Amino acid sequence: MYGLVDCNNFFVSCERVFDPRLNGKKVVVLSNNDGCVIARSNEAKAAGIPMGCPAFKIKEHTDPRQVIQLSARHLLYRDLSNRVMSILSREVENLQQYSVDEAFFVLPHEDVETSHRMMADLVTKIRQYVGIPVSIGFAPSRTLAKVANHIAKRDRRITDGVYWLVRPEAIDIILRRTAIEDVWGIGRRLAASLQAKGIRTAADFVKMPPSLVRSQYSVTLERTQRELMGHDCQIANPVTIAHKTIMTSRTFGKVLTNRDEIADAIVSFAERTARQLRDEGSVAGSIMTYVRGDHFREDLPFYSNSCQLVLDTPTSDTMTIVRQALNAFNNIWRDGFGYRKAGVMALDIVHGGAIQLNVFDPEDHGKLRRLMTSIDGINNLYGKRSVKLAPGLQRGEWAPNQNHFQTTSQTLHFYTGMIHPGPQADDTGTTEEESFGEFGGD
DNA sequence: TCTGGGGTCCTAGGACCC
DNA sequence: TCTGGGGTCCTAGGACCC
Repeated sequence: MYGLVDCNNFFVSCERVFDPRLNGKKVVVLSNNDGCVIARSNEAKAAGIPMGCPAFKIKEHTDPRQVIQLSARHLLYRDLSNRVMSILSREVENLQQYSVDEAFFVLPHEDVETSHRMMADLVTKIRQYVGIPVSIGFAPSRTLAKVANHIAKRDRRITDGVYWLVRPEAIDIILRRTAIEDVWGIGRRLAASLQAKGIRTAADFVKMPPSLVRSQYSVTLERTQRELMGHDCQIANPVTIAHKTIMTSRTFGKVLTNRDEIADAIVSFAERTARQLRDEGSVAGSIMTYVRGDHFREDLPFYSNSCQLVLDTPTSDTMTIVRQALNAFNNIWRDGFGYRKAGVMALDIVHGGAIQLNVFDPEDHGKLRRLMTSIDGINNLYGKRSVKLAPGLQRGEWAPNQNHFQTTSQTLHFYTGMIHPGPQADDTGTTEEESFGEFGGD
């Protein structure tokens, strides 16, 4: 039996923890460039604002003057996420965090009635201690736990935030009421294709012959089908042991044409990627840099390219990774185009190493490792990028736009003991260390 | 005017081998 | 003249997730 805990409207709930005036209002949190909606309050959902809606299109759905739009503060969200997860990990077994706002676990108690009481208490506890509302769904498979969680959230007044989807008859009824496009693992394309075959609900889908599902679609979709039948297929294994790729990328606040400005961004992305590698105790075997123009500008010639370069020795050393990212950038840079986005990705990641020793120059490498450790230490103490390698601009031309910070500085100040909020603290153009979205979730 | 940032898995098809 | 069949590995791209 799987449990799935999911924070309700997570990013909006986080903002409300620090500014109760947001309660009862139409609130949305915007993506990194203040581009589109990545979280909505129930009021905003009810007003018809869809997930992923570009900010400038909000007016097509409701009066934008009534909608409070907030720039994302991912560092804050992650801190609250850690608190929720920490409470959970003390109360349940095998907690497996799946994303910033949700986690699977194994049912702690065989007896449903006892378990239900425990879980309802847990929901209350998290609400009291952290201020975040959560819902919990139970079912024999993860895909069904997703369905159960959705019901727990939707009918919160009846369910107390906890819903059990266990009895076969109950599962049957619920699947008949679940639209095919709402099933976890079935996105827009698959939903459209299945609907064209007359499959409208999860119950219709379950009736398809599995062999047909596999031959016409894929083993992935067949697993989703079996999960809906109540068989645990470990789909989308949520145990993220370690990353296979690590990427840092940003859409620039404006179209750039100057090579140096973009190189400045590449350096920042490479630094951040290297730092994340070291935090995970991993090294990368190759580095990829990509650049691209602006999809939405039909008046400009579009150019997009990427280059992946193998490192002599897998490493997490910032200087090596920056150099290689710039080499790759030099290979793909073309004059005369406008650039809107770039990124640096670490691939062929190997775990369990610190900075790998270079066999040809062991002494130098010891120094390098100490240098990296020192830089990380200073940055931990005094704030991100207090010390950095490149003479990059304090806040580059490429920095994304974030113009919707509305919470009072007092509430932020109160919080600075634990986190590092506010747009001024970070010249990489964002206020978060990592960026998690919640498209399609929530 | 304004459209995010990160990930994972699977498949088809090409290159290459005997 | 005759030009198979089976296997592996790699990559690009598609689809999905939050």
